[in-house]
Amino acid sequence: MGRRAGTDGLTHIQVERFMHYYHFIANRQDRNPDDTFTSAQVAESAGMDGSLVRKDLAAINIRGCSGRGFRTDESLEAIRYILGFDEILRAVIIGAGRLGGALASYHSFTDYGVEICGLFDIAPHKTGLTIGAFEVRHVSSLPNIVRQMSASIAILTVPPEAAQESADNAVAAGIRGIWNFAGTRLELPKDVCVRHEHISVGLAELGYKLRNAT
Amino acid sequence: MGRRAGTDGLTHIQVERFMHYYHFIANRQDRNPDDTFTSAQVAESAGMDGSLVRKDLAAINIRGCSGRGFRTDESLEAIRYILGFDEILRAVIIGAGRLGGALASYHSFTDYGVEICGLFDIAPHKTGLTIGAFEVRHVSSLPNIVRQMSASIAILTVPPEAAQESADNAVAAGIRGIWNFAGTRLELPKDVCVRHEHISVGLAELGYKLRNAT
DNA sequence: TAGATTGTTAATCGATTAACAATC
DNA sequence: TAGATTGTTAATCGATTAACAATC
Repeated sequence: MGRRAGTDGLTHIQVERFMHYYHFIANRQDRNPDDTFTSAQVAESAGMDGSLVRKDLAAINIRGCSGRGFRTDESLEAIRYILGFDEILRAVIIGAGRLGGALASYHSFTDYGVEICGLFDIAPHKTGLTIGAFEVRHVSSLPNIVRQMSASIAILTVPPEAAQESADNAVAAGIRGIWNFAGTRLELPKDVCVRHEHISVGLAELGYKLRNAT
Repeated sequence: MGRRAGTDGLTHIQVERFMHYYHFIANRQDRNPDDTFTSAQVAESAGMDGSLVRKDLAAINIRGCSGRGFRTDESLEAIRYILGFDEILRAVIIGAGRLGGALASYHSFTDYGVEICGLFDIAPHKTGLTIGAFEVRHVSSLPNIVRQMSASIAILTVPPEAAQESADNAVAAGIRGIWNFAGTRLELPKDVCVRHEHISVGLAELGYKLRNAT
């Protein structure tokens, strides 16, 4: 799967910004159906300069209209395209605890091109339980399901001490990307994409702001 | 509560880096008890340059030892101090769904100076249920509890359509910081600290990396 | 001492903003 | 036309890295 037309690949920070634009524009359209928006409106919502918004949009071949702004539908579509949301990836969740269950029930993942196709746990007493739309399966069936469904992502919601082993098993089964909520560092082959979702970082940041607020 | 000695306030990005250092150093100490580490070791774990680590540590008055490195315990303590982890903030969770329950059961928050002191929901049938160590309370009792406990943080795990109202109520009750998991933008007074934890951003980033991997 | 690593400055790199002619 | 906003370059700003003398 190659790069999309119009860029040489986005940086981590650009992807974040495009997500912000996407949410802002989509939200705005819901409340106030208008077929255009301006770079200043988007910029203001993020406390940044309009020229950066224009530059980002230009980078993905969205051209605005002088005096008017940008077309809402066209821009949303272009962002979906550049981020690849219409190219579905399948994911399995490993760890059917509260967080795993919460993620399994989070229906918006499909909006971003990811479809959950299985929820796994190592505890035999959880096997067969229904959580959200899923029946919990034992991890021993992970390799089969990953292969059958061509799943490429594993979402790790296991306890920290089980994270490395779970990740290793997932990779052995053919998983190519890991979204790790276990809060531990993982040692994995370099060709496996890993995203550490370290929830405590968000907490620490909010706490810092709050403790140092005037 | 003023700034801590040794800095004029850390940027958002520096806080993230200090969290990384903290986790790396603490982890390293667990596995391999050694009373020093070098800037190169920390840097390698994050794919950055050692001089940045040294500069960050110098900024919070941690001085290393030429030829040896930095003292583990001293560094951890200094990071805890600068991030304010020993100055406890109390938090309430609003929304006792799966995610709220998962966060209520996440015991490590205290490591970062935040203590959960209540779990609330608007649904009468949830009132009285026990989730983790908490009994779910009805949101109508939120103002009282916030005052009694001097809670300053609200963790929002309500559905998107309830987020603004929940936030307004929390702020009216005296909450000064909001950790928002609802995925919606909130309109709040400027003196309220808000952190939007937009889970889909992480997913989009992992998806992007994966789709564009060689 | 020889080797390793710091502390720190200068150089580099990259990202953001300012500015404004072009254009709808 | 007058007003608004884009597209884009140049200027600025800030963050990261390179380099190396100082030091344990």
